[in-house]
Amino acid sequence: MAAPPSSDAERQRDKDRTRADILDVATREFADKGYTGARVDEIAERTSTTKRMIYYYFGGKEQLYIAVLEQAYLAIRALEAELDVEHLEPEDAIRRLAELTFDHHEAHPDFIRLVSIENIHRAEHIARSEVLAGLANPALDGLTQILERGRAAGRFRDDVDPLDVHMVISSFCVFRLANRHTFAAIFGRDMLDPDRREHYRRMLGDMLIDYLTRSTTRP
Amino acid sequence: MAAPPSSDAERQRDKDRTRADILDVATREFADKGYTGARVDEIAERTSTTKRMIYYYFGGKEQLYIAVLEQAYLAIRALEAELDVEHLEPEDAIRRLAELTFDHHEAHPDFIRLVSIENIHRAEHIARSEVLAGLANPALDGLTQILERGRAAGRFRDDVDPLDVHMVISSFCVFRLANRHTFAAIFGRDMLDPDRREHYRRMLGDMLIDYLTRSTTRP
DNA sequence: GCGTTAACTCACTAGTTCGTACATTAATCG
DNA sequence: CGATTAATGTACGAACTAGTGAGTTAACGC
Repeated sequence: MAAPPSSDAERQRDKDRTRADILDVATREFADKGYTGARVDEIAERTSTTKRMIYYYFGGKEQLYIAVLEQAYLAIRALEAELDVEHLEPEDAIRRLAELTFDHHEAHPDFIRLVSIENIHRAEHIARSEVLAGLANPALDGLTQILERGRAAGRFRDDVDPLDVHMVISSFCVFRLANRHTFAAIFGRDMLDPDRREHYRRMLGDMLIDYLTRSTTRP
Repeated sequence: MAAPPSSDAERQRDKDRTRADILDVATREFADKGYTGARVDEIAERTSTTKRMIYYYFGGKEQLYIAVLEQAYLAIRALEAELDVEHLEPEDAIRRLAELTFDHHEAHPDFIRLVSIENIHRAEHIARSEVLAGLANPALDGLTQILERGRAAGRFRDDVDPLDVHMVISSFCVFRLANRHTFAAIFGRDMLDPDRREHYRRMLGDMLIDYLTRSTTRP
């Protein structure tokens, strides 16, 4: 039987598949153990290829880690770009945006872990990545528009910065995942308990609306 | 000249001083590099004693790390215990409590880093520590009282859980420190910029008050 | 003074861990 | 088909890293 012509799924040698395989395993390993804790040999072992290929395709542990970060951030940004809240009232749009972040972080714990890990390393790898340094956030544009609409309609206060609102949403959603272990160990409460999920999800939206709709002047 | 009687600062051999020295250096090293990234040899070198003493006093790298965590948490809790807001109106008491956490986290970045690191390790070391597992939080008791007073006076909504409020305060204050590097790398904003400090500090209090004083019923 | 012990020093090792030299095999192309 | 190159596998090594064996010295009670 002759070897099938290229563009075949059964080729024994496949650049893209090997690369993707390594990247996939590495993402789990780095998210699980951290950059320093992750072992190149262990990544290689869980791959269907060998350690030599990691160095062949990525160059080294650090470049592999940067590639993992890039892939993770780009995937997240692609999802955020799908946000469509132009047809919603400002209040509902804010809630929708917050809930998207809430759901999103909950669905991607590995990403949150990678971000925590990268912060421990003072974002030095992000700084070293041409792809990531200064990568724009599409969700932030949507947020800016929502706040503008709400303000124009006289329903939102006029002294809020979109990035500050984004920070509040992120802090709530990130903390819930990133600090769940110490929080549970100290307070005995699992912030990811499904029974409390709706409560938190609604609470975040309530807080944002309460803050945004409160008049600027304050006793 | 006879050797001075004990309880002397110039003794060549001093159990407590050596232990404290190791713990101090280890705290910085673990906070800086993470548990896996920290090197026992490097800790030893920055100490005025030798590596052998680390094993003599603490038993190993992991026990040393746990001792570091215990000391860090106990110091924090001691500070929190000084909180005195009983003489304040509920609104002011909430703001005071939030600002205490805000200031506190900002003043102890190493502690925040240790908490992040411990979460990456899924709080396994806290769980292994008899001192830390289930350590009560005095600030939480204060918070409970404040909320009760505010509710009794008809000024706070009656459906809030103290631990949820604590979570919101923590998430805001922790995020500002723990995620400052990726946040700055992606958005170009330093959340620790002194020029924005007062803004964030006030914003947190505003958000809490807006949420707590909003009536439960909602359109 | 003197023996005992707690505190301390030094040199060493067993096991890891990242990375690479070198050999080999599959795909591709004239 | 034969040669060239891209992709892959094997084996190894240099440097690091947590931990220890065994001896040494200061402090302290008597």
